[in-house]
Amino acid sequence: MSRQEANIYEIAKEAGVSIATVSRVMNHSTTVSEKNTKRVLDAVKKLNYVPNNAARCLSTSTSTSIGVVIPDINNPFFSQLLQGITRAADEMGLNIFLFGTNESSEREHKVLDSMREHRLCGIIITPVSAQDSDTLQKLHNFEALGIPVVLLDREVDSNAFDRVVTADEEGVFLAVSELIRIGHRKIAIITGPEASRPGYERLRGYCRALKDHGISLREDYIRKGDFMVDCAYAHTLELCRLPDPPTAIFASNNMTTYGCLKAFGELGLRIGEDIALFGFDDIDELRWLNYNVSVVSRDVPAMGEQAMRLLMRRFDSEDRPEQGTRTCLPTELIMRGSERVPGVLAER
Amino acid sequence: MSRQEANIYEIAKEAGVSIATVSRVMNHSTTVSEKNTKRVLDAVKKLNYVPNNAARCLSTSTSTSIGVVIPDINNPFFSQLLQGITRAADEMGLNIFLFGTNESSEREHKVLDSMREHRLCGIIITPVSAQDSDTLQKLHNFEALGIPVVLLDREVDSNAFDRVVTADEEGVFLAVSELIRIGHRKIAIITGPEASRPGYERLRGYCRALKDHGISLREDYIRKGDFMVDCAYAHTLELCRLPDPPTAIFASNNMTTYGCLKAFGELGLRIGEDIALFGFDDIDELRWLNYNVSVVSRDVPAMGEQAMRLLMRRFDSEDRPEQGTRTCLPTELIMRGSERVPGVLAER
DNA sequence: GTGAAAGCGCTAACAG
DNA sequence: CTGTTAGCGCTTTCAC
Repeated sequence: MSRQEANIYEIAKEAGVSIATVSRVMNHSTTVSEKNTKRVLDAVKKLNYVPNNAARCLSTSTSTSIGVVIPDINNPFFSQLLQGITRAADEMGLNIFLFGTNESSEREHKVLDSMREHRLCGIIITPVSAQDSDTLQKLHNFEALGIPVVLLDREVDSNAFDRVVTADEEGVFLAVSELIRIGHRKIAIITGPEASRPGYERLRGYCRALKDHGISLREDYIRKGDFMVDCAYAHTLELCRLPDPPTAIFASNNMTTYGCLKAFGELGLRIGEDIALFGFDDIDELRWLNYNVSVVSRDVPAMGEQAMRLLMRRFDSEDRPEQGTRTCLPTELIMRGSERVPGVLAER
Repeated sequence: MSRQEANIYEIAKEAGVSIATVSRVMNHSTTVSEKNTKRVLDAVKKLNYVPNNAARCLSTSTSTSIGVVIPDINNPFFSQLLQGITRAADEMGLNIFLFGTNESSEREHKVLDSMREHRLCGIIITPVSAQDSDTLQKLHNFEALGIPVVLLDREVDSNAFDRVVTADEEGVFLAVSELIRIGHRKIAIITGPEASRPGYERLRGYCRALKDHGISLREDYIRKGDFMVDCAYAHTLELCRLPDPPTAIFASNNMTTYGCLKAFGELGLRIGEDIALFGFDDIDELRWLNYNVSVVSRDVPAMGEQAMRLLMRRFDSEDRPEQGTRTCLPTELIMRGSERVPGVLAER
């Protein structure tokens, strides 16, 4: 077993050709005579040679690595995103540098800085906040250096970047409209951070649905959440203990849904019976447990794949007619019964 | 905004020093006069300079990237592992190349090959199978090239590698012993793949507990699972429909626990009431939903951190007195009530 | 179709 | 303390 990686010179020597020829067969570039091709290939196999990527990067000033920046690896939503990204990257022969920000802007800045030195060929990021001017500037800097950036799920205050999002507003609008259609009038929402697209867009869908149906917004029914379980749990308890409690709650993300369910469990409320629940993003685990929660759903891995595809498109074509492309993937309602409350329906 | 990354020559020119001096201040190596240090730093800031990592790697033939190979990014167990790894890597200033194998040996081989070209400084891998001679050979090859490998959670048929595992056998032994202590005699297990440490070690703990207490193993109570929900679900249904069904089921991993719960739900069985359930690996989601499942638990992020630490130790010290270190982290029983079945207790 | 040679951007002796 | 220089391993003209 070789104690040291072989380099192109050793292969050339072993094959009795020049390093240029070795390089050519490794890269399938110019045609090389059949005889020499075989000799090189044999030498490569014999010496177990693999080209040094760093050298190649340096020489060509290109890269095959993309940086992926994600706020919370443990949230299944981001795992699924990551899955889609890795799958697509894999097909394209690209490697992934993974960075976690843990929802901290400070970490995000550091990460973005450290990414600079890798001369990545592209960046996919779900930024912590839409209003972080520091992050914004760093991202612009990457673009200025010719490194394409794709925003995933969350956006920033700029149209300069390609991004892939989903029709959250529409999805929530349809969901809440459905709640109204079947009789709900007292519908609460536990929102996400207002500083991010998912947060405010979902809230907007909720507001539009109520307005469109002539239902006035009630301040006590709009609870500012943070997409975390604990906060959603606390809000749900408060909502249910209101003198005039809502008959339905819209949970703005997967963790919020868990928070609601936790509170319902403690209060002895059954979804689809005592109270209605509508979630955002489907949760496999709940189905296994026979919780029939209706949700606004979307193909999360597809979002990741689409982000990779967007990046890809920026590589080959130097003409970037549509830099700043906003790809919007659809959302879909999945009705499972949790939207119902027999009492409410009867009252209609 | 610079259309092109600045290099060390531009900095040297701007600062009026040689590239060596620039290199020195960038690396805090030799001391540089205060005056020149300032001039360099100013130039760096002015030109927004970040050293090219590829060039540095090539020049020093070192690397600051470690490869992480994981079978299923979507399984929360691996997300948590990844979280621990990224956190530790971050502290150490290392970057992570993420690779997913999707539990496919074929993919694993490809990934391992593609990793070669990156001249990584270390590898952390949860291999698909313990008996894959191809993977084994590739891993040996990395070690031979001086690239340390750490196995995480799963092992391979070799003691040549550092690895971090947990006391699964002991944990399961204690869990099943506890089941017996409180009155259970008919205890089933849904196992994992026999080809991996977690699979067979957990089974072994189960067998030992029964034997130690003079309870003979029943073939119909030992169900070969695959750590997936569907399979566990099917097994649970069959177990519960046995003429002489078990009073307790041990679920060998998180997904298996879900499979059991799914089946229980359909059969109308309540854990801790009609049937006992003991799981392996804690599941936050279940607690939120008020499922009190007793489990054999372990600190999963700590496993990832420990893997990084093991790698780290191999970097600095060329003396590797203990290559092949097997770090075994503890498991712990968390009792929540699902182990009980009033009827069984009464029968004692 | 093939080889010689000039970089890619950086580090690390080696002189001074 | 500082500058010069020789690589690190590869790609890529440019001649032949």
